[in-house]
Amino acid sequence: MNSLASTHKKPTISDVAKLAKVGKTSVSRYLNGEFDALSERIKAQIELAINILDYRPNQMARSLKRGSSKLIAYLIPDITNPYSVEVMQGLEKACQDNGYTLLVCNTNRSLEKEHYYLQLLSSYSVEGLVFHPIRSHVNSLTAYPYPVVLVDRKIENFSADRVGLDNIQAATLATMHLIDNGFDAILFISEPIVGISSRLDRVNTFKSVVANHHNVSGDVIEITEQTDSEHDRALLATQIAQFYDAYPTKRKAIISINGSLTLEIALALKMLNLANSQEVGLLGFDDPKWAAVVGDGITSIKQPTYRMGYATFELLLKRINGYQGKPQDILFAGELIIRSSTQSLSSDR
Amino acid sequence: MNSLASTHKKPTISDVAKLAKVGKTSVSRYLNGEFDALSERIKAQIELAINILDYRPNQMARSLKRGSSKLIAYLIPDITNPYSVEVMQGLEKACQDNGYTLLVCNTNRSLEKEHYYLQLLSSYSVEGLVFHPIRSHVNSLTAYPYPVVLVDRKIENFSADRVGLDNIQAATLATMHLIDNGFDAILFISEPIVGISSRLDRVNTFKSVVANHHNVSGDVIEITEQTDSEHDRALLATQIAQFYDAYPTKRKAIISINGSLTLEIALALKMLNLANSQEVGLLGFDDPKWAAVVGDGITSIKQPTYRMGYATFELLLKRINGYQGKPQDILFAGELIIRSSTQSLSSDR
DNA sequence: CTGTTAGCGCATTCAA
DNA sequence: TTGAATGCGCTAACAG
Repeated sequence: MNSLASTHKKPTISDVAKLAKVGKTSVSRYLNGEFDALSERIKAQIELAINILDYRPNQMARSLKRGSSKLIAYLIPDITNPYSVEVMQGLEKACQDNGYTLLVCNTNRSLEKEHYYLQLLSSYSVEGLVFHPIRSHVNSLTAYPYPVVLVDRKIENFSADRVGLDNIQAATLATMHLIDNGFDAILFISEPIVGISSRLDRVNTFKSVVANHHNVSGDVIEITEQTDSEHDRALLATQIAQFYDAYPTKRKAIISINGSLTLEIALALKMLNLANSQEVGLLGFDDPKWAAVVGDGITSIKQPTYRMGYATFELLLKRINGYQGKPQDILFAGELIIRSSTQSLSSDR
Repeated sequence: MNSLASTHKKPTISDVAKLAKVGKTSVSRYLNGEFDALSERIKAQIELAINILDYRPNQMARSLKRGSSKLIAYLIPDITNPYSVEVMQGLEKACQDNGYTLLVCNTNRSLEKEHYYLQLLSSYSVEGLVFHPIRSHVNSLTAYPYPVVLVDRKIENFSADRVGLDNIQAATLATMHLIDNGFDAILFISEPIVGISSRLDRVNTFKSVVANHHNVSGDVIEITEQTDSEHDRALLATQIAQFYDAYPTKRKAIISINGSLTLEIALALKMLNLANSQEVGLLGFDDPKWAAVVGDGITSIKQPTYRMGYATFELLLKRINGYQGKPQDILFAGELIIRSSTQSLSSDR
């Protein structure tokens, strides 16, 4: 019941050459677009033969020969993170536009798996790697045999292009927005910070902005990587409650370091019956689609993730093609999307 | 500044053989785990040499030789869809557990791209394909040179294993839940149905369940694929408003065919100031994480997506290993997660 | 148990 | 312009 019988094995370049009555070399040249070295007659014959046989070159053989594979890999710590998925969309499109195919590898926050994939990828002759590392310390000391573009964060002792958010700008924007809206007790909640440059930048910026405003208190708590467990959820709620109780006379708000965490916080706030900007404001980095609909909308810092993904590929391609300029940081500005979660009913400034 | 110099080119199996003073074949055997055909002495030598050289076999060469690549592909219509991403997680894990690597290809709802990838994949010698087709009519007539497992929906004239939701069970569950909770005007909103078996099953089931309850009216509207445009959003809102006005005396609820659409509907409901189960109930297929936090929580039909992904791979692997049994449908039951969006204040049954 | 040999499908010398 | 020959790194006969 399969669409077609296709008992034939896949045609090879030799089959095409034979049918077209030309040498394999000519076919190879045709495939690689070296038309200036081919007569019209031969070209036409080859074209015909290819169509008849429905021939398509074997990428594996090509890769073996030339070392390149038209494959690039995207290594991400958490496939669940909307940020990663959004970046992936831009990446995927760019790949398609340039004849590349994307290998997606989820390290699932395990350094071991990160290592595993880093090794594995070279054996697939990937031409380049888009690397969203778990943290700055990568435990594979071997040099990568392919260009690497980092996403979101840096790696120690490894200099490579990086595409990411302008965290200083974005964190300033976020913090100032809260302060300007009359919040004077702000809790910044982050997942583990050590070794993750982007998080560090955000937290430090937050601290320094708050330090410039003597009337506002700024707390930072660093929680463990959130799992789906009720336990983590309860713990988070407890910590938020503590913060809430600590500033009875102030207007309180929370900044969340990323999209997944924002969701957890929203959940916790709901459990605590505090899910209302009059009780506790909420602002999150990342702007997943649901941010507009949770509660009456969560104010967020939107990253141009799609463009970032696309740009990442372009940078990588430049490297693949031999560009040797010194590594650059391409930082995108974050955009503040204001929603109800940081509104004051009365402008009580 | 790169971690290591690595001026050497990558070691090959010959290098290992030379260093270990054995034949290439023995090394190959070692690599493939045929230890019973190797003396302890040789085995140790090879092991040593491999470690010294930090050798890793070239997958491309292997693939070329044996035709298999340890690569499988996942072809999805919309990488934005949380369903697909969740399935992908299970898939990715299963791949990892079995030494496979996942190629992710986003057809972005374009039949042309679907065709493009279907062609491309064979040239990468993928060993199997997990295929979430755009719709039942696939415009590539060529037979696939690799096993295929379908996800979510069927394809006409093409018999293959399929993993999906038990749509009849799930749609019955959903509809009955609404009816039992006193809703007697139910609007089922779907994205295009033609050629998409899973949607058809859901809609038909809905219709027949409603038909068995004479006091409840069931409407179905089929909207176009939602883009991110304001226009689509406004149109959707209009249609919902019409439904709302049509049944002034009844208790109204909406069923949404999938997660993305549920979000759009929630947005529309909010625009219309109807985002409250007392005004209009809401129930959606799929249970993305945010479903718990939108409004006071959206009741949904949860699919065991992760397990589905994992199971899909297992099925595929069986086929890859030559299993010839006749194609089967593996249907998973949907689970109803009841939240506020379908609660009645008064039990007005 | 072990090694030699011969390709897998293609791109690249090199000659013609 | 064209094509024959060579080898990319590996595995699978086939001998020993």
